[in-house]
Amino acid sequence: MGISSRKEKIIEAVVDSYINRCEPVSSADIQKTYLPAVSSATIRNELATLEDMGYLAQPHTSSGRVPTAEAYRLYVEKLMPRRKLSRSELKIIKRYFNRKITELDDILKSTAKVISEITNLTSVAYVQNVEKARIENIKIVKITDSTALIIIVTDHGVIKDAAANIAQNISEEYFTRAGEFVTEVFKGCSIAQAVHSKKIIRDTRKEYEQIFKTVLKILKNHSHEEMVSDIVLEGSAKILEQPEYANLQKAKAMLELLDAKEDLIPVLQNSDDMSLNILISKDNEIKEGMPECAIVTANYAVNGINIGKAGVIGPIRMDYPKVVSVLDYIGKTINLLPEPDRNAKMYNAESQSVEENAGEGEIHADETENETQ
Amino acid sequence: MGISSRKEKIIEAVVDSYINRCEPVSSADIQKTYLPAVSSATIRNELATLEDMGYLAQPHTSSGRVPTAEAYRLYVEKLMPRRKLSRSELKIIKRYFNRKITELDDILKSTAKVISEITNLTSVAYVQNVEKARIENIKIVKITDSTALIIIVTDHGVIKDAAANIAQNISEEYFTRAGEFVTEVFKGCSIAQAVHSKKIIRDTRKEYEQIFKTVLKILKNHSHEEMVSDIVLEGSAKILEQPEYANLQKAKAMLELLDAKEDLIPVLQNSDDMSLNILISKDNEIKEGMPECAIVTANYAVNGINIGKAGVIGPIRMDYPKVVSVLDYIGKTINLLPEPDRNAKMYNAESQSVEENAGEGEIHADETENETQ
DNA sequence: GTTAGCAATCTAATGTGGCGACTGCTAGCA
DNA sequence: TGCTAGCAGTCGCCACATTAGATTGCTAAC
Repeated sequence: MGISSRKEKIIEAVVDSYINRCEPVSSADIQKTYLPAVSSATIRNELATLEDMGYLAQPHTSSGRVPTAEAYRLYVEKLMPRRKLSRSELKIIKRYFNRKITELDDILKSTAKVISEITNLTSVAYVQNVEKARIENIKIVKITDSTALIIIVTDHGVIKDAAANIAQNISEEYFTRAGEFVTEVFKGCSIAQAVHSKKIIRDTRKEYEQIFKTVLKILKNHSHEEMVSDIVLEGSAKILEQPEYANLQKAKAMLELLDAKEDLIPVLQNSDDMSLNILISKDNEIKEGMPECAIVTANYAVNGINIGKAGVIGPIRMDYPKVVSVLDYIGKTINLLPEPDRNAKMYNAESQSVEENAGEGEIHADETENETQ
Repeated sequence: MGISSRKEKIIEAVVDSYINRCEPVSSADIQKTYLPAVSSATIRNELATLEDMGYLAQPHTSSGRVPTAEAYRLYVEKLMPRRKLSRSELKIIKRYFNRKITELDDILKSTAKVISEITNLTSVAYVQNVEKARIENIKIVKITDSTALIIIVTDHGVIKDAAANIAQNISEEYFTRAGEFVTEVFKGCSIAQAVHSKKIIRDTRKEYEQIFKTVLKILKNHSHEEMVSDIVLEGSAKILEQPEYANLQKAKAMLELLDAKEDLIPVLQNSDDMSLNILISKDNEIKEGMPECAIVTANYAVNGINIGKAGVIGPIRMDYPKVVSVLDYIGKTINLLPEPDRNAKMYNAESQSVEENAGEGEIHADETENETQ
């Protein structure tokens, strides 16, 4: 059944009003603000029809209408106005991204923070899985008498590394050769392939078997959703500002969802690869025990290379036009950032040329740390 | 003014009862459960005195007494009974720590999780700052044409590393020599010292100046509280289970505190170096805007080496005997764990001997990853 | 110093009435 | 056929009063 233009206008009016005021919308409200040309009685008739059609609901007989999830879906797909960011909002975004950002990790956090600040919602950001990265080079370096570092370089510019205890008295050359050997074995494989290929070591190379297994183990651990720590939430407390979570029960359900942030990863990954993704979910629809909520995410890229997703999570009644415009604008901002040293993600390292005769340019370097026994 | 033994018993009774039921305690309650030998009228007299002394308070005239922070302090210092863990609690702890734990990071998370699960409170765990670690060795490895990895080994077994972009056409030997040079400069310094020493490069070594600066920058970033990511919270949602945060205002204040978890680090660090630390704080006492709460932490060590702190954060009315016994037991458990590869903290790497002719023993290795351009 | 008894105090729960906000319906109009 | 004005009916919400129950402080006696 088609929806007349006036019905659409009314749905838009109900959603818009409800988003802003979080109160059931009456026919008089709609007439006053959105449709002065027709009478409230006419609107009442339309409202009754739209309720039958499943777009609206009534908390009780003598109250106004509230939108159903269906209405929100129609709204975001078709009716929603495109909104420009205000000066102050642009200012906030600039404040976050104008300072020197050189680490992916930093982008992740800044993005989450700024989204949360502007939208006043809980935000989520995470770094894309790198299973598909192809291995280019593996180096093994002896760093103490009893420890070696394994460095795996991939075409995503990804380095995976692990320190492993070693027996004493192994020469540096042994590790150099071992590195060349495993490089030879894995070169060109994606991480996923490497893990599943069940490569076998020829007898002649048995001496590297332990190293080989160790490297494989590293890759395996990385090919999973091991990367829990790479999802960042900001502003969990803001959930409580939303009237729908004034009820402690619901607030708790929501906070528990946020607490188990790892569990959000599959949900986020499920979303299409479109630049923008809006998920509106009723109770338990996505996952058992998952409260009614909406998740809006966008894919982010730097210089065209996809680095991850970021967005907001909140009540279904959220200011979609604002959220979408914020995510959109931030996406563009990020894409124009100077490309961060992608080592940064793990090493927290910063791009920096180390040249033999470099000028007085700034030197930035960050790092992760690592304790070894 | 001394406190009679009966007064102490009454304080203990009030705190104990209030901890369990979160309701003002009446004289009759105390008589029934804790002091059947004396009448409620006598207890009422004592209660009035204790209120004058500042240990108890009355929400309103016709209600029972609640403990003040002072009463809690006396309770935890002197009155509190030592509690044994129940079977099921021990079981939970064992479940968490019996599986193969080899990463510091993993310990951190497991500890936080198990504490939160047993105490039903929000837990916090973080890894100790390593400013005092002494530098032993610095290695620089060229890993791609345009990237080098800087590895800093300290006596804490700490390795700090950073990837830095480099100019093309620099030989591997150059980096080896540069590594030897900076090792020579920094060897034996603590990280804090290295950062503040303002070492100067002699003209003859000018060629390493950029590398030198980069290393210094790495150390500097590490000497601060840069290590935000190393604090872990578990069970934030559990805050809402506590009746004192049934009030949305208070719940929000608390959640905002947890949201800004970096700000908790100084608070945790301020605590003494005693194995157990109980901090009971009234509104704004520690920090502006910080809600009334209690923080109980314990220092954790593996094989006698301090690795960090963990504990709970919650309302002042918390089950201290239980919390203390849990923290205590977990401390012992952790100390007996097979020593994890301390690289693990950053590399997520696992202890593993890589021997030329190793047996069929398990091989475990974990890693962090690192993207490079 | 302790206790029984009792009035006083205050909260929390329950009930009541009225107000106001909407709707749905009906009847009339273009 | 579609729109509108008018109005009765429904329901939530708020303020207020009332009641029941819990607990204390005080007094007087032991």
